[in-house]
Amino acid sequence: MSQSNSTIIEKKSNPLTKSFEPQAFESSTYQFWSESGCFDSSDTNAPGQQSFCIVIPPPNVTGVLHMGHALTNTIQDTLVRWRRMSGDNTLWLPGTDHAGIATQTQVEKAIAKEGKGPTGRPLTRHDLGREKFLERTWKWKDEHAGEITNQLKRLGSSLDWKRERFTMDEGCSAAVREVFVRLYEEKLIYRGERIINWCCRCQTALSDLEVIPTDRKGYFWHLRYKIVEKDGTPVKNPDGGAAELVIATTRPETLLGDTAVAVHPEDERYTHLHGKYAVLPLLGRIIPVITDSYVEREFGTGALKITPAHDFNDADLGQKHGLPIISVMGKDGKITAEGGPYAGLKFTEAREKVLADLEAQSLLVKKEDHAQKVGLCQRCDSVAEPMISKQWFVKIEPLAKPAVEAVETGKIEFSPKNWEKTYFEWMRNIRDWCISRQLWWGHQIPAWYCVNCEGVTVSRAAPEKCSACGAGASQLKQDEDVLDTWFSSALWPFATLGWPQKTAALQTFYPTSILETGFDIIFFWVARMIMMGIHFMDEVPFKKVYLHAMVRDEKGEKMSKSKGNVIDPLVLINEHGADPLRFTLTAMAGQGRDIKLSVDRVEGYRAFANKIWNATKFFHLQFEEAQGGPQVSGSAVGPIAEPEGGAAAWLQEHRGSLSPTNRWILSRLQQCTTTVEKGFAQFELNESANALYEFVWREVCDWYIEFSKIPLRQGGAAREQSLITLAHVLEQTFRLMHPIMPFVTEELWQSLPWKKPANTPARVRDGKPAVMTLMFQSFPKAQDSWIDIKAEQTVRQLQNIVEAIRNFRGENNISPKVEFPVRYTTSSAAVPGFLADHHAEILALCRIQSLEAASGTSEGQEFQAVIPLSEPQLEFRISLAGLVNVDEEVKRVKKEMERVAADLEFVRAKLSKESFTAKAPPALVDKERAREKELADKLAELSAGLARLAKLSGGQS
RNA sequence: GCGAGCGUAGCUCAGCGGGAGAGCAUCGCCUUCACACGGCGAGGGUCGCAGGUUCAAUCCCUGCCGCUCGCACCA
Repeated sequence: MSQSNSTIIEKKSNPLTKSFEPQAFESSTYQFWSESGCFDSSDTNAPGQQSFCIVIPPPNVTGVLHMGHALTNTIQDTLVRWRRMSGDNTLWLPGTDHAGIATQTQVEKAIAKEGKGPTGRPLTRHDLGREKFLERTWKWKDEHAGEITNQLKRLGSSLDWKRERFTMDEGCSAAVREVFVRLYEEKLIYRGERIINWCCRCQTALSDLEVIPTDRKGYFWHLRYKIVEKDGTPVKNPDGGAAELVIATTRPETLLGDTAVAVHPEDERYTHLHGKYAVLPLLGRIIPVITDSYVEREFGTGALKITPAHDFNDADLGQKHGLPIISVMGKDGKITAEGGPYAGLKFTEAREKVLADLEAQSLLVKKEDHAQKVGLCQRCDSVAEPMISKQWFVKIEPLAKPAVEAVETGKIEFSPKNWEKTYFEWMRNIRDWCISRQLWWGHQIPAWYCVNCEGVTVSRAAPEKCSACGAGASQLKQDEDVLDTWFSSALWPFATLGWPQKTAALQTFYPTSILETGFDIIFFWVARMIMMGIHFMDEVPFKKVYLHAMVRDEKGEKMSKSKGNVIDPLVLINEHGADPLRFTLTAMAGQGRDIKLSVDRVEGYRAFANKIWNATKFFHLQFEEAQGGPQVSGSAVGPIAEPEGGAAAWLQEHRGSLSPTNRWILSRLQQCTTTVEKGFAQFELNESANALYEFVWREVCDWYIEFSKIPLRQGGAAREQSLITLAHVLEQTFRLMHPIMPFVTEELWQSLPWKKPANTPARVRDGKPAVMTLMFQSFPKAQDSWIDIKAEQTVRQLQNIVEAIRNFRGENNISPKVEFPVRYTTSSAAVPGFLADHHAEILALCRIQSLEAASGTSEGQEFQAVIPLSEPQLEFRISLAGLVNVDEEVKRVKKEMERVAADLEFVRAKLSKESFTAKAPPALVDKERAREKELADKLAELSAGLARLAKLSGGQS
């Protein structure tokens, strides 16, 4: 469906408000972009075009936007907008994650509030049943999914919404089943009974990563074990006493499941116990004393109890020594039948009772304080218990190896690079990945068990018969468990592009260009995407991994709801606009440091948005006046015609006659362009942001616009060239700033005259209409030919002059309204000409009455104040009469002299060292010598001035 | 314990081999025809501590102290 090329999609534009009011235009601007197809990517590149693709780290579908989202999406949007303007076929792919436990928990809470179950307890998902519960959860998802996506839109994210995905949509689900079946067939997925982490509250298995080791205050209980022979005969110590072993433990209740005690083989204290047995307190079980160098002799008593069913390290030791495994703690949080008299007790109750019984039998030696780590469930903060359970696992080593190589060989690069070390560390010591979860919300495991033969059938779709015994479908029951949410996330870069189908999008956009995310999910997500991507696509999923910092509150603490220190990005957007927030995050996104976000900073950048807003308004006032609107300065010449071929071409053509200040700002624009582009390309967005801030505020607004007021008032050709220069500079600046501040730049750009519609290469090829938008304007390229050293030097000198006079005024508290005459002397032949050329600029910016060469010595008496300058080389003279208190001026001169004298002393000290003059680069030595002379001259001039003042002061008093 | 990062102005941060900068906050002058979300000026820092390399160190190296984050088998 192609439309005529002559059609242009335009935005309805409004006159600029008095000041920057983001609420007035942000949402309508987003809507315009969206409706005009500005976010669309094409399945295929236009000839010569490159693709650029980022897949969004999918936020939880029922989540709300927090500062971390705001940061990652601002960074991604900035990169994406930059590449789009640079001509790439750009896809930023949106989507959300079903977030198994998190979402299920939310729905369960909602149900619990709704009513009571048959037993009078709050309703649980079991009261509803799986089918009804999933129905509820889908409904919940449909109701809440819009929130996070709308919030992403509020941020300005240029996501291609037409390609939005969800980890549980049909395509992703098909990809999940495909991957599961293939890995199963390759024997990289297996089902086994192993020790896993179990959350008794969530009632599900967890992966290692989902368990957070947390410091807890605990105790060390020292327990006495009697030592016997295998047949139960007591063993005596060499000294004749009954042999025993004291073991320190933090978890006495687990002794119910002990199947050995261990000592270090070379621990001389315990040599006599080798090959003996211990009597398990309370239960009386006879268990072996084993030796293993794993035991730390210095820690505790140097003896260790082994509970293979409830401790990961004990499980390893148990396997190594062939120990039996006794599960005494159940998934329901209670002691199992194996626990004998303690069966049915909750773990905490069991501990109390075990301790009481030990105490009663005098088997408890002592109790001491001990800081320990307890594994807590990442989602619910309750204790996660290691236990033996039958679960599905991914055999990870064969997948990890190529994933490590991809980073080693540089096929994937991390930035900052030091994260590679973290990645390697984890990947080289990786354990098999437990992927089954005892939840309902998620991808149900595509495995069916045969009632008949207990065989397992793994299949992409519901099987018709048992793969083992051939029994019919009615004999097959699907595994009730679902997969770890991260299992589907691992497929995100290719599943979202249509895999396992061989789609054009997959061809065009895989591997994706950049992955941008937080370092906290390197293991959860990044590593797993790399493994799955390489395995199924034969190609890495992305070439670069950019890891941003953590956003914290202004005190450096992690933002969390419970601490109440959360800064809500939506509140900031409502109050100050998306652009100031984006600019703040970008400016602070330097690498290697946490981002401590302060609202002050956002307000500061809001002022920045307002600044460029008003600079644009200034342009309009001047431009409209030139077009014959209301005359402010009263020097109307004909209207400014639209420059043929655009402002850039016009400037190129009139280059020879451009004023120094116009040449200067065009030169500075190139420097700024270079820095901004470099920052984007090297993932140093803060460099880009800072360069823009400096350029716009310090150079364009503080100096250029002030200079330009003179030719603008002058009218005629001078006005024309300044207006065209200003229009060009603003227009180019909007382009440079647009990736970071999309809304305000679009709004201001729309207001400019002479704008042209633009299109992307793929849209041109597809015959789609051009759009009048900044989004499609080409990103500026720095042009060295516009760099003008001479103009930069000229302006530098003007700035020195203006600053010197302003300093005199400020230090003496002279009101800006008071204009005074200034004289100068110079020994340079060039200076009088320079001052004459820039007479108007100096008078205007210094707000002085006149600037003339001092004539003869009589004026030397009258114009007592002295302001020496070295670049340009001159000395200003100002009469103090009626202007300044002489004593105040004496103070100022003395202060200045002190400063100069200190500098001079330092330079002389440096030059007096032969080591310096001999070994430092000659150019530097010359520079210091020149500086010495400069400072000495300056000091002499100040000194002469002070002498004149002293005479005056003496005469007055 | 191992690994990584950070310690620069009151606060938040840049700089990272030739005598330290910004924003906010503070003080003074100013409603000057783009902007008081503004302009001009000022004050404020032995750049965590101690050594070393260098003609020269906030910047490079080593050690220590402090904060943060990963990883780890200290029961």
